[in-house]
Amino acid sequence: MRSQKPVVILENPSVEEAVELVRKALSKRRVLVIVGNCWVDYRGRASSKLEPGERIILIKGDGSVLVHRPSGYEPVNWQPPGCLFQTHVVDDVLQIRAIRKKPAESVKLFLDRVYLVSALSLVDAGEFSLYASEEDMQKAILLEPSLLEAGFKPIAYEKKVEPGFIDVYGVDEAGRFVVVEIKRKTAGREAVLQLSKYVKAIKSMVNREVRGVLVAPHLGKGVQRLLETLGLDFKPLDPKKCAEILTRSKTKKLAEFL
Amino acid sequence: MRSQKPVVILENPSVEEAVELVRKALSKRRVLVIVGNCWVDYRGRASSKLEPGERIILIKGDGSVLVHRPSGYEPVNWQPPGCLFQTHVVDDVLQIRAIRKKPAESVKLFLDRVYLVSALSLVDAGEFSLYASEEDMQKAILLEPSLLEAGFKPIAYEKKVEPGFIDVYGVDEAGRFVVVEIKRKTAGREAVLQLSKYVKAIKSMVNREVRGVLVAPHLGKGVQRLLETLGLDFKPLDPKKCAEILTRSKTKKLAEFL
DNA sequence: GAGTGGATTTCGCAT
DNA sequence: ATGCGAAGTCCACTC
Repeated sequence: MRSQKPVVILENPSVEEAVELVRKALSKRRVLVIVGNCWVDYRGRASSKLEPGERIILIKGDGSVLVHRPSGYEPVNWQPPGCLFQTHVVDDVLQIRAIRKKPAESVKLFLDRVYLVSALSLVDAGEFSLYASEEDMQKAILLEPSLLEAGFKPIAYEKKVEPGFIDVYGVDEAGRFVVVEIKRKTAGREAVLQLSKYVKAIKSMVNREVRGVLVAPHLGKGVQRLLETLGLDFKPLDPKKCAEILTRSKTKKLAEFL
Repeated sequence: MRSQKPVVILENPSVEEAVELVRKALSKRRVLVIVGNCWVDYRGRASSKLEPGERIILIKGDGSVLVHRPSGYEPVNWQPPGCLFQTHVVDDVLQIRAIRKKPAESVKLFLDRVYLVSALSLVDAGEFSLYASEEDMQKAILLEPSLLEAGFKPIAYEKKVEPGFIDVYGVDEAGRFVVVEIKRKTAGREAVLQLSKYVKAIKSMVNREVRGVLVAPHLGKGVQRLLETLGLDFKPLDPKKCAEILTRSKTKKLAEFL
């Protein structure tokens, strides 16, 4: 027996019944699932109009809104967290306005038929962990510098230079400075140009030889050529392998590596 | 009276009842809404683990999956369209695997308590129109070149040069070449450097004066200074105004402008 | 199929 | 607050 019923469900409610539950759920910051025939107007950073159709609407307790069509990964209309809501019933049409300031934008939902309204009281404290991000690759190289090459010694990470931040910065076996640019997936022309800029920036500061090493699982087409032209190196590295290395280590935060 | 019931709803079903509806819905390519206590494992381009908690799961007819926590705009786990599904019940736990090839990845959902399962037969043919995109600004300038400046004559759009594609390329009143870089929101340092590259690339090709004009609603902090340093111009332009101009025109495709 | 760039990107982190 | 870059980004478009 639960002390608090986690879900309230209305099946094929009238618009009046629907709006009552919607209002109650919004005031109590419940999660709302609404299925029905709706159309949507959005005004804000851009503008959009969605003609009538049957969709799924999610309104969360933090004031975020998602309008999902029956297919497609992305919501067709939405509002990020922090919205204020207004509900009306006009001519048997349920209207829900989700308003956001900063940036000023509003999504207006209109429903003339509601198939399902559900107000949910959900508890979710489960931790979410993601592995094999670019940050994991960065950590792995700092933890195990030989992943880059034998004799590499990291000096800094996220080192600020004029064009931006250098992922990893260090010295190689021969005492040359090394600028490392990390990509978690196939590295393209852009990554090489970025690395090239960092190397130039360092060269203009120090009076020593400076190398650039691009770290990525693979190279895009023609990128090898570009690297050679610019005198930069490539070190293939699988982000998953980096994640494995980190699971064997207890170090968690980037700041603990240097 | 409807010939086909658009929604089937199970409230607090047993895991067995839930899996039955889930299987039927998946085979019929219905949209599924599932609310319950779940945990999630993802393996693919990266890996992730989500500890138990109460969430909303959406599975669409096109084989896309969304796992939404009670707050936040983004799904905590997901799968883009095109998944294949496997369902099992093991030790009173409902398991749903969504598998994608290319890239090879899978999301495993585990539910031990189900509060709501709903299978939806939704029809949505409503058109979606978005106004005031960067492409709209591009079109508006091609349609009405005086938006940029009096006497401007476009020659090309999406012109390929070494560093990338020039949004709009043309000649000004004085016969100088003009490279136009368009941003639909506040333009930052990045936009200026991009424009600068394009101008350099054109200068290296032609033996004539080349100007660079940044088009955006506003400039970011310090960007004005950077523009002046590099000898580039700025033309403020509101994307909404561009959208209005386009609504008065019947031309739709970019290719029809030149 | 790979490459490129935009997005109502969102999100997190640093200044 | 603003700025900057990453993302399991997704998506559309070109080659």
